Amino acid sequence: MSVPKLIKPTESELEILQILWTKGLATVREVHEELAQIKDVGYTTTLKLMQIMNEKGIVKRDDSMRTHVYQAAVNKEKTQKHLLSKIIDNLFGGSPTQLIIQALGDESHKASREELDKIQALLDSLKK
Amino acid sequence: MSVPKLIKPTESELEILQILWTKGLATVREVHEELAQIKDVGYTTTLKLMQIMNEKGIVKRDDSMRTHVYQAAVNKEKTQKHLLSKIIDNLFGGSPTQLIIQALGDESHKASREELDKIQALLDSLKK
DNA sequence: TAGCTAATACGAAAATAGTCGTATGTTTGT
DNA sequence: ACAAACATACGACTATTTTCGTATTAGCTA
Repeated sequence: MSVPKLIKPTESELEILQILWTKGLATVREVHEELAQIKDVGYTTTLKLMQIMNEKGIVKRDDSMRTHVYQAAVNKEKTQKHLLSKIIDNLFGGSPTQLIIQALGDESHKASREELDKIQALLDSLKK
Repeated sequence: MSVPKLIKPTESELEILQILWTKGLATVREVHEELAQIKDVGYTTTLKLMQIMNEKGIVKRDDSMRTHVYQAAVNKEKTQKHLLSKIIDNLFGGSPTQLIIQALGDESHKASREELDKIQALLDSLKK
């Protein structure tokens, strides 16, 4: 059985993945325009990145048209889970609780009441 | 006012920081021996890394002895918070709740009952 | 004190990431 | 039909991170 290959997107790749996860399908141009709003980068840089991601299998593309259409080839939740797991080991010595506590206390990313309720619900179900 | 410098340790540096945060004070040899248990790496590599970290101000060292003694120069919680904040943006589109939900559901890092209670307590205080 | 072990310093290679210029070809509007 | 705009391919340059070999010096021990 082949292990489902552990992808480890770089930071730039993650930025692109975020956009693709939201948009579903997108051209390089579309991705780049989103990206340009948060960072100063040239079009061909975005293009190259997405080509590399394609080679790595992180994204898929339909190149039957002149303007290629890309989509994420890795599952959002799986990728988050996988990277998070690394971070728990790497930054929190293996303790997810420490991570959660820090995240709850993050001043620049406050959770709304509804979100707190969502977490509460999950917590309740885990307690059983 | 000077901004409290945003350090961004690399992965390898983080591994070393973990060890220093636990040990408090340690020589290169000690750090290297811990490190060697989880990865295959040469002594001088560890040494070099720690020298670079010293230059960057991530660690401090006492070199009054022939064998230098190192310690972390960055606060554990601050560093965790800072990096976590980046990850929330980078991987979870700015939503700490999503991160927490994923962390709670992580199969390879299960939280114990006591830990769940700890999270619950924090959650309660945030709800007020 | 001669020689082995242990420690640091340093340079530089190797690996990885990110950046962009230029070439080339396609489409489109006038 | 031709120029401008747009798209991809590709190579190369830069920067950062990781790795380690070699040199040098200090201390210990037989």
